[in-house]
Amino acid sequence: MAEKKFNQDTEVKILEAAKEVFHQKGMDGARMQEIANGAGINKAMLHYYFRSKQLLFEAVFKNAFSLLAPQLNKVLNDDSSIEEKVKNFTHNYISFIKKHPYLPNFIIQETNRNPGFFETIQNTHGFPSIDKFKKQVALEVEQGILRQIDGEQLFVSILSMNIFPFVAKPLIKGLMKMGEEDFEQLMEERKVAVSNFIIYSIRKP
Amino acid sequence: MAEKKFNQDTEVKILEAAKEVFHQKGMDGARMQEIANGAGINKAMLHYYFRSKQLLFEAVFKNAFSLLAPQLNKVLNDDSSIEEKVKNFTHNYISFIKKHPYLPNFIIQETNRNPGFFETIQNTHGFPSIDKFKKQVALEVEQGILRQIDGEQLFVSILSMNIFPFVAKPLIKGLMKMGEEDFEQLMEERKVAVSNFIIYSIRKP
DNA sequence: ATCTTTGTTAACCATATGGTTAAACCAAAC
DNA sequence: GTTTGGTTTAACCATATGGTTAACAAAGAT
Repeated sequence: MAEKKFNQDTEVKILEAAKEVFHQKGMDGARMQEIANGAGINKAMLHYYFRSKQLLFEAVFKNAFSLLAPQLNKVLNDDSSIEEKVKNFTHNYISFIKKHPYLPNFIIQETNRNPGFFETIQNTHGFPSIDKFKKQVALEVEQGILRQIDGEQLFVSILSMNIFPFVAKPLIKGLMKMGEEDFEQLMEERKVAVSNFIIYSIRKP
Repeated sequence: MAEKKFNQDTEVKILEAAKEVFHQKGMDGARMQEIANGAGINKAMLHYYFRSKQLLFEAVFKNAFSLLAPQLNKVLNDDSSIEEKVKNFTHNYISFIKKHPYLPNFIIQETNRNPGFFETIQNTHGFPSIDKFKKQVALEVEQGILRQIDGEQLFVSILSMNIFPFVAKPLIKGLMKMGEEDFEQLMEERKVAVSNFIIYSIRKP
């Protein structure tokens, strides 16, 4: 027989091209032909390697989520204090977004389009869990470090403040009559603004 | 000639059906046939009334934005204090979402898909402007009511905290292992949680 | 009554799209 | 160098989809 099963190189090229297209256009907007062109191969190859659009999409989605999950785990399952976590997450998130600008939007759009599929992923190893974070918040409240606050609400707020501006980028640019540079600067300033905003709110005076 | 131009009733039925489909599936996922079925009419009628899918979509989008705009203007161009605005917006937003659950997601998804189209809307009458809000924040900072804070960042934060949880609903439900009722309760509690969260953060001690 | 304009439908059209097939290609095994 | 089996391609297929057309229905104008 000849060499290995599946040309690793081709598979990677497909996944990269598929990522570009799926992230930017979503499942519905993506075209198999465009992915094939992006990978510089024949359309039939996509089916040879991934069977169907749905399966290729799922591979890309799982890939994307496996990039996002560690970011979330940084806030959830880390041993630093809540305040440090907030600072860390907020300061690091922009760098992450710069590498994967369409990722959060993609995840959100597709979990909305097909919540059922996302549920099947929730049993995967490495799927973030909020349990530890909740306990930690409760403890720091008890210790008088934090104001009386609910861990779940805090977590939702942290995600909101950090992720939303990127997800709603065109809307925000429009509302604020901003160009690309203005927006990027606003996000840059946001690193410290959000961190302070949250800490001022939760830290016991 | 016969009665008026365009049967008002049919046009409304089309717009309502189109709203349902476009809001839930977006431009790419929407099917003209499904809209026609939803309106209980022939597919050709859609083209008779709106010429093309694109124009029907634009009608639905403009309609949606004209519902969202007053919500934003409530925060931006109202004479109450910043603190009151925060309370008001945060308390009212859930009721708004309950009436139009897919609306924010739709706006965000479509402004991302086609930022150019959204730009053409920005000259419409009633398009929200942030100018007054910025001045008001600066004034209240000067008066010592608010902590040193930037109006633009505050506005983005208010939007984020209120809108994001609904946009990322399946993601949040997944991360927190919540069912529908749990989520709804979390959002209900959020009315006061977010309001407090923001006010604690910005109010000068 | 009949003409004219608007509203509505069924049938149709061209194209796009996800997917399949059969043959060609090519490197390693023999 | 011939066989062998994974890899790749061009051509093809069935269906879905946005859009069009021609005919017809309904109602007001004359």
